[in-house]
Amino acid sequence: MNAFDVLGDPVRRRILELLADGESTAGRLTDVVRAEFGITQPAVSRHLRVLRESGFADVRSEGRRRLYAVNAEPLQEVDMWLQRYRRFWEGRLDALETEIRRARRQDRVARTPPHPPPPSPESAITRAASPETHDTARLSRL
Amino acid sequence: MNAFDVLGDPVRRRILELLADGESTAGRLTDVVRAEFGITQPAVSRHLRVLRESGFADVRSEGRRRLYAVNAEPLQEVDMWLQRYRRFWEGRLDALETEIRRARRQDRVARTPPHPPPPSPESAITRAASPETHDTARLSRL
DNA sequence: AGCAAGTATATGGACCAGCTTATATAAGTC
DNA sequence: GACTTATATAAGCTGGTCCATATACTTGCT
Repeated sequence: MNAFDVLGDPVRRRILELLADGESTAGRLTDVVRAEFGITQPAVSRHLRVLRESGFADVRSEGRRRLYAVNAEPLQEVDMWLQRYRRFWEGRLDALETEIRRARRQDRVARTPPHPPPPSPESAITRAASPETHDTARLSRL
Repeated sequence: MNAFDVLGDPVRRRILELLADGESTAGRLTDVVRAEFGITQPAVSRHLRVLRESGFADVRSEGRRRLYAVNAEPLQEVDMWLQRYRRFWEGRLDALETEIRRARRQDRVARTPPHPPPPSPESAITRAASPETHDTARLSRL
């Protein structure tokens, strides 16, 4: 299964967003997704399996729980694919540079990579049929 | 239709790759895709329509041809979604910085954004069921 | 051992994306 | 106007993805 196919599903994207904040148990992920998408536990388990098998997530067992974590490798591949299009937007390289500065600032605060920083607001791209919040704003804010 | 759904199809990704080198006629795109994927003209036309309607491509007519071009906006959205994962890979920000330097070098050469720079080698991620060329190499080469 | 909690797998059905064949539209050419 | 080239649309088929229901497995508790 291709990386983009995996990311094509809104549930899987949501799970990955949750995992971006650090490890999580299958149970917690299931609860959130159930609440937001109204699907059953087996359905979520299926998605977790896809994420595992496609390399987007790693699991480890701890007692009777299973802890999931992001594996960024496939995401990096996607990132590299996008590389060829970056020159198309904004002030070309300037935006990237500014982005680095912004990220560095944030980095000083976050420091410990994976663990619940304040829950981020819903991403526009995430929800399936959202009213397209279309925040080009975000980039200029960088 | 969600951005990732659009990119989930290998044919559409290939078309976008071709368009990354600049405008192209529907005919040329069709020929390449037909050769590589063995699908018919109407099938390609369908994909072009999806790209149009999802905002990934713009068209303009010129005589009886239709010229397609990338519209990077949705790709930028994808790029922003990936933002939260960038900290997971490599020397964190260092890779990004190096990337800027590399891009600037290349920028001096390219200068005119859209038009046929040497056809890039097949991307690993592009083909549907490729033997996963897995070129992490590319990143370290940046 | 027996039971509950946590999570995964099996099965069967609905729906949808993408394909092919056939055909339409539009613009040039004779 | 008839014909060709370039591209899009229509109709119908098919396989695969995702879901729910039902069930199995594993670990911890008593």
